[in-house]
Amino acid sequence: MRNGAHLDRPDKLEREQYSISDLTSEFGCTARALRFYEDEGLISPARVGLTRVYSKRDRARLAWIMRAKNVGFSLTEIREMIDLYDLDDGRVEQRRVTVEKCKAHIAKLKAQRADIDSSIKELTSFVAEIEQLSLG
Amino acid sequence: MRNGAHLDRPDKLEREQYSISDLTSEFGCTARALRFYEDEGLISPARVGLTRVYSKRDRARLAWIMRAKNVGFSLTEIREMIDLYDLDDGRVEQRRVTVEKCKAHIAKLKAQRADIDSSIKELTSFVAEIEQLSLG
DNA sequence: TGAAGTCTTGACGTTCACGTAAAGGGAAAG
DNA sequence: CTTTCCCTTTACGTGAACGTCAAGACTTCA
Repeated sequence: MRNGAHLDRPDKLEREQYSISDLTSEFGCTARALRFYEDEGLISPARVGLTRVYSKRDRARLAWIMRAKNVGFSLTEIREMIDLYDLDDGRVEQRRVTVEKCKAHIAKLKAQRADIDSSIKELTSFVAEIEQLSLG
Repeated sequence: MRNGAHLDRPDKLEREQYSISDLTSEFGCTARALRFYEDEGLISPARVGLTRVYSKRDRARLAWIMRAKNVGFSLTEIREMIDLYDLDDGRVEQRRVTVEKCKAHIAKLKAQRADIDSSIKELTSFVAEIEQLSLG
């Protein structure tokens, strides 16, 4: 049984709908995690009856979430960032705040990247050192 | 009272010893955290009586730990990496394993950096988008 | 019809990385 | 001497991010 339980696939050419297990296998996470993200307000897939049906947008958003997670953001921070993305009321002051928060996030990311770079350097030279020993 | 409770500073030119609060203020962490790291086997400072005395090496190791933490490693992973550093028994097979683990870590770090780069791009273009709106 | 498989909602359990008292010891200043 | 400050250990508490049953619903294949 390759397909989800009771979830139709209208067109097979371009996926528009995904079951929860589609996404768990795609993103290497558990269904529990996805339901948890939903509880936390990170995603809100449609429902057919009780069953969750994820759209393309949901899937894209999930990819975003996973990247942010992998980069070290907490779910709370991620939700804040998503809220920023979803802000659309056009208030100028709101936008200013949004931009500031984003720039702060960017600064944090750049600092992290610097840390990663020095860690890579350190590990690399350590490896080189060991390999030197093995040759001596 | 600028100095730690009962901790002498033999030479003021080049610090050789640090109190726990020296390091907490330097690294922006709590004493609780440092004691916790000690419980977990990440650092083992000397003692004068009961009081912890951190050497230059301890401090350098702590800097390493903090960077690794900031880069997303768990304390367990960090201890493993430290154990690798401390491996000095010269067994060739051991060294091979060490190198492999290090390379795996490096690969993980590089993947993370790639994620960070795309996150930065995404956030940057998002900011640009908003700022465009503000001008329009 | 019934077993197998996927889905659901609770609700309690777990791991990590500390936080937060509680209770005390030893030096140093008033 | 008392107070102040920094240090100590022991031990229980906490928030984040799920894990792990439990119990039930629907569906499809045999």
